[in-house]
Amino acid sequence: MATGRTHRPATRSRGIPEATVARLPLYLRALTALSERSVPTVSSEELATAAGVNSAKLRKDFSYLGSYGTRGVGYDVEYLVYQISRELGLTQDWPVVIVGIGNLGAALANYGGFASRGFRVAALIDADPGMAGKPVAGIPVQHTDELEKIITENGVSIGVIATPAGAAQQVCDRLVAAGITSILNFAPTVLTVPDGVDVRKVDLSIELQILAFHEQRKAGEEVAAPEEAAGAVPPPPVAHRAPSAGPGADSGRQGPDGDVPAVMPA
Amino acid sequence: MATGRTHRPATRSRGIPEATVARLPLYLRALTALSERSVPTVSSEELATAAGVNSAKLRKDFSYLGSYGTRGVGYDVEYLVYQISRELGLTQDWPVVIVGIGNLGAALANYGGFASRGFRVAALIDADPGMAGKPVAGIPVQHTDELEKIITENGVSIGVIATPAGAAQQVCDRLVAAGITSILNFAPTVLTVPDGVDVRKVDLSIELQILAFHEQRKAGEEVAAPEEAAGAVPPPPVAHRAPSAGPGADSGRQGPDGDVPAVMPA
DNA sequence: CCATCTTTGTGCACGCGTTCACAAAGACAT
DNA sequence: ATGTCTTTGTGAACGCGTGCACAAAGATGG
Repeated sequence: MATGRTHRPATRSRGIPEATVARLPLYLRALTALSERSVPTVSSEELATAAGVNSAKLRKDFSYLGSYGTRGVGYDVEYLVYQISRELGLTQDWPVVIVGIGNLGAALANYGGFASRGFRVAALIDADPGMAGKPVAGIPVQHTDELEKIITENGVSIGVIATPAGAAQQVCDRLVAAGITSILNFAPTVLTVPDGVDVRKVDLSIELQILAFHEQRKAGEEVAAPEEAAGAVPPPPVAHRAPSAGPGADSGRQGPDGDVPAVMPA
Repeated sequence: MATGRTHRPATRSRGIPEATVARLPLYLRALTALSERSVPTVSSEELATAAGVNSAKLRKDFSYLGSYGTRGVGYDVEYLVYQISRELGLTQDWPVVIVGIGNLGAALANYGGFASRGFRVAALIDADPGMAGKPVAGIPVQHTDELEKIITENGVSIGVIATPAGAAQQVCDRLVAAGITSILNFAPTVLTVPDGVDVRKVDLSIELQILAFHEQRKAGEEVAAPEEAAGAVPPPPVAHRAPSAGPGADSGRQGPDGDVPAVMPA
């Protein structure tokens, strides 16, 4: 439902594939490291290894940016750092606000990777009045009431949500209404946003579950897992069996609303 | 170089596509929420909306698990929760160790999403002797020297790395040597691991850079960005110009080793 | 028991992303 | 200047993932 702006493929921006965009930061990091070691040029092979990808993929990725690189030699490190930075929009300043200053929010505020690129933490926002004024990572926390004002006055377009799942959508709505068009969501919830707003999600729980899946598969290869063992909850899909399980039955001792966010904001 | 075990496609496990596996946790969360509201059944349409995906995709995903679901009715919530949990391997206990107890490590230790599924924090490990014994999230931090012992004694197979980038690979090697086969890496580095070990990466900086790219694109649509403005570093790719930039030249004021990790472990 | 209606399960086509493999480009030596 | 050697840039093939569209399955009502 609802594609990007004027019914464009949404993905695929200026011809640069989304998958490529996602790898550019990886190349940039590797290149920055080389730059600091004053390495003048790199071959696609070397750089690919450093970035952990295939050299053919790397060359194709770079081909979308243009023909930088010299055949028989490789790529000029400094030049490439500049080109990728420009393509990613890192040559300009990006003020960012972090909403939800709990353990995670504080960790993010202290994150060194912010300032290293063009990102600048413009403000820390929390719903707890008790947090107001208290400095975290050298920046005083401000109350949620100030949210709209902070965003408009600082021209912030990127917001980071590190609140509990329950508050995420509400915060998201306010951010969007205030003018935010890019959101990095750490709360374990599916955010609904209008067209034109980008949302990227980071979910620890999901990552762990994916790992568990593969882990189980590895273990199962030898044991051939007891397919239909004496499971505790193997009720066949008999239709309409309404009062099957009251809350707290065998569905395990799980949190009240799915997951607790990465941290409690209070 | 080097595919999965006995030269298997590595991805594609038991016929369940990797993309599907990545979505199962999403479905599980939505289903858990429904379960807590004692909703007996859901249609693919409803569940898809709750999970933020397409209904056709959801049905196809479930088809890989088997034919649960009743035509004309939908899916039995409890039954599906059980099936997905089992498929993901969440019906068993997964002890996890977190290495690097800085801001981020502490935030992860406090993360409620751990315990809610089958994940249990077996130990917190840090290289700082001063941290030893100090409780974080109710669990005493142990020194890195104990790493191998902790892992083998608790039968831990999943490790979380929240150390600085510089220490990540070293920690990774020790974890793998000790028997860990799944790693969730928060350090901004490319980890090299032997076959059979899964690594998933969470990188805040990369996510922000991707957002910045799209953000810039949105802004550029109206201004038609000054392609070749009076940039500061537009050196054409003249080959071999070795001493182009000494450390700290115009490569910007960036961290010593690319990115600082999400947190300092000391 | 039959008709109708809802919703699943999936065959099929399409598009993106990955990889191979090689021709073109340029550096470098003679 | 010419030949050789290295490395890029890319055309083409392939495979995975997505979404459409519909037949089959089963519930529900008469």
